[in-house]
Order: sequence, then structure tokens, then C-alpha cells
Amino acid sequence: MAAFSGGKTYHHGDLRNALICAAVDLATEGGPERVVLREAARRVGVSPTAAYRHFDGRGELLRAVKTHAQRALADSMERAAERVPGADDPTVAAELRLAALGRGYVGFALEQPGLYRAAFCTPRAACGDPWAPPGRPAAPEPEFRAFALLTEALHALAGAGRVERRARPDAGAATWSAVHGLSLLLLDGPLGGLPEQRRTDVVESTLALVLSGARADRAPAGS
Amino acid sequence: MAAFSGGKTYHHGDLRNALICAAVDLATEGGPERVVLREAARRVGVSPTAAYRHFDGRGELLRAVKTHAQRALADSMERAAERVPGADDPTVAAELRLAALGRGYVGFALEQPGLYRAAFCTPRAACGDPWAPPGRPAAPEPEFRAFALLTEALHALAGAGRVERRARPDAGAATWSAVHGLSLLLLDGPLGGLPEQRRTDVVESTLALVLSGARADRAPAGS
DNA sequence: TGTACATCAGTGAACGCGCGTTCACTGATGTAC
DNA sequence: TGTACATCAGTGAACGCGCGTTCACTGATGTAC
Repeated sequence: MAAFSGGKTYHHGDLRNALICAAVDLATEGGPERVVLREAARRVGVSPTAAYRHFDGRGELLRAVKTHAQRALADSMERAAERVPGADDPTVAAELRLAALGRGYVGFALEQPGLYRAAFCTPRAACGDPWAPPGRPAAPEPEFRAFALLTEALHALAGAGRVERRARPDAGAATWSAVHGLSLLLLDGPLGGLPEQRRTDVVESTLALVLSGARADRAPAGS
Repeated sequence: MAAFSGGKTYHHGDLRNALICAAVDLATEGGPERVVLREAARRVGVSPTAAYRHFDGRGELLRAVKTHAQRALADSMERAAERVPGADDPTVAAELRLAALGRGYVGFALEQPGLYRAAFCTPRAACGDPWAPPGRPAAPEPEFRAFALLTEALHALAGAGRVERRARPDAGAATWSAVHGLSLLLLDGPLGGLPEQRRTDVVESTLALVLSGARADRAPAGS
């Protein structure tokens, strides 16, 4: 996030994007609560006031960071899935893809902890503003492509080799829960101090849990 | 948390516990980042300086809150498990208990969101101090009885009706991941806006995922 | 039982910090004629 | 093509806020003799 796209048309040229990049850097370094409007302006070399030409305030800047972080998370999942080798059996292929998506998810969380936490920050939660009013956020949630990727993979797996079979309705949410919880427990939770090998074991165990859930979905009820 | 235990021996009498209670109240109202030393002292009716007779500083006060929150979480799980009806089949009984523990876990998170988040806060994460140094915390982690309860239930389930069979080593962590992730997605995550019924569905789906993992543990490999 | 003293839990004022946000402004860019 | 003007992206100083923490202190409690 050192460069930004737009051309230099005005005084600064694309200050909005430059501020977002700086804010993303901040989140990368220390999570959402490190996203500080004054600091972002400082890094871009501009007065804090200038930011108010482009954002309503800190909240809006943080939302932009959140959107960016969610995209980066989904990108990481897709990259992991692309690296997965093909398989003749469509069921095996679908299982490999689902597991790869999960690894990409957890991998992103571990490699970009600050950005990952920013992807899930809410005004009332840990975004540096403890005084935010409770209740639903006013602005609509940005896309959650990560969730869509998991759901699609589950449906593909449920229907692999059969005609139009679909996964249980909330299987996506359950799977998401597993990889999300795992990421946070590993990141700054009680599973944080694990050595490399143990960490890998826990990740694979959790992916195995997800896959066994998907298999139970495919089998006749009560097996 | 309106009362505190100790007798009035000194000027205030058990100020330490009074401060912890106030801090727990703050966390209950707004999560760990709302735990503010000055405000806790204010509520107890004491000068901020007085707190330094009993705590090293804000960090230590927050740790006390965290410990309290973890105990409360485990208590909620045990209460939920106690309400579960008995069953003749030991396997069924073990499954019912595991599911009840999971419901108690998520239930606590939904009923006490602030306290729940405090139970998992870390200096470097969302505890209101974005400048905390990265790396492992100096002080050892307090007990995680919630985790122990899940692991024990999984082992009981794996061994139900058989001689000394144990669950897969990391099944506890995987299960914990599922309920923890679910709680956070429901709390302040993208699953936050769900209506009551849908929320219940998602909880049950995730518990089904956990149970299917436990069943796969019991069945011969490759089923 | 009474008195001098040590201990220690509390006070009150102050420190420096950095934040988000607002104000009146300046000076560069673009545009109408 | 030149000039007057409107627009708008930026500046700089200041606001009030509340925090964590430290300082020198006071006054109540407990203790030794």
C-alpha cells in the first residue's frame, strides 16, 4: 500500500485514495484502533483538516479500510484455492477446494492480523471508539465475498456427482464460524502461543471438522 | 456486580474488589475498551490515585476483569449443561451435554456481549490500548475453563459406551473455534442483524457441525 | 491504660498526551465572456 | 487570447475532551512500650 492509483490532477491528486492507503497501512500495523485520522493525514503529508474534504470523519475512513480488508481476505482465499491441484473425482476436488479456501482464510488472518481484525470491526466493538452508540450500524455492511466463497464451495460439494443437490441452508455460516473463531483464537486468543507445528495441527483439525460436517450433509440423515 | 464481598476494615474496605466490580460493570456496558481506570474510581467514589494502591495500572485492572469474565462464561456453560435432561443411552447423553455446553457458550456471548469480549481481550488487540507492544503478554493467561469443559465433553462422547476411547487431540480446539467464531459473527459481525429465528437456526446448524465432527471421530476412519 | 510513633490507604492538583473536529482563511485551478 | 470571477482543495491555529500516571501530601489505623 505504498503507492496509490489516481493521477495528479489537483493540488495533491487523489488525496482520498492516498488517505485510504495510509489508513490501510495503519490497520495493517496495529488493527482498526490504530486507524487515526490525524496520523493518516500526517503520513500523506497533509493537514488533518484536509481529510474532511473527502470523508465525513474517522468513521467513514475506517469503513473504507474495512471494505479493503474484506476484499483482501477474499482474494487470499481465492489465491489459495487456485493453487490446489485438480482431481478426477468431483467430490474430492470439491473437498480440496473447500479446505483450501479455509486455509486461505486462516492464512490471511495469521499473516495480516491487523487488517483481518479491521475487516470485522464495528463501531460498537473494537474499533477505537468505545462510545459508539449500540445498535445496528447506519450504513449497510459491505460485501462479504469470503462468506460467498465458502457457501458456493459447500454447495458445489453437496452437489458433486449428483443432480442439483444443495448444502444445508446454514452450513455456510457454520463453516464461517469455524474458520473465523479459529483465526481469532490463534491470533490474539488463548491459542496464540502455539508453536508452528501445533498450530498447523489445530488448523487441519478444524478443517477436518468442517469437512466432516459437509460429509454428514451428503449422507442420509442419522448415519 | 453491585455489591462486593469483603468487610469494611480500612478507610474504604476492600477497595480492590470494589474497583474490580466497577470495572466489570464497565466491561459489561461497553466491552474491554470501556474499562477506564478513572471511571472505575469515580463510580466507587474514590480518587483515581487510590487505585494505584491496589493495581499496577489499568492493565492489571483489565486482567482482573478478564479473569472474572472467563469464569462467568464457564459458569454459563455449566448452568446450561445442568438443565439438560438425562438420557439412558450414554452416547445420547454425552451428545446432549456437548450441545448444551455450546448453547451456554453462545448464549453467554449474546447476553453479555461486553463481558464476553473482555474475556478474550489482549493488550495488543481491542482492549483500548492500540500502542501495546506486539508479542506474547508478559503475565500468564488465566484459566480457560470453557475450553476444558468442551474438551472433557468431547472425550466423554468419544468414550461413551466403549472402553477408554478418547477424542482426536485437537477436537477441543476445533469445537471451541466453532462456537467462538459463531458468537463473534452474531455479536458484532456480519451475522449481527439476524432475526431471532434465523439466529437460532444458525446456532443449531453450527452445533450440528460440531456433533458431526464428534461422530466422525467415533466412526472408523474414511466413513 | 495511655502515649508516641510507624504504617499505609487515601486525597487533590497537576503533568503531558493525542485525539476528533471546527473555524476562518488562502491560494491554486477551471470557466464564462 | 486575455481577464474577471467562481469554485474548491488545501492550511494553520485552536477548541475541548478524557485519559493514564505521578507528585507531595494528609489523616486514619494499628502497634510498641
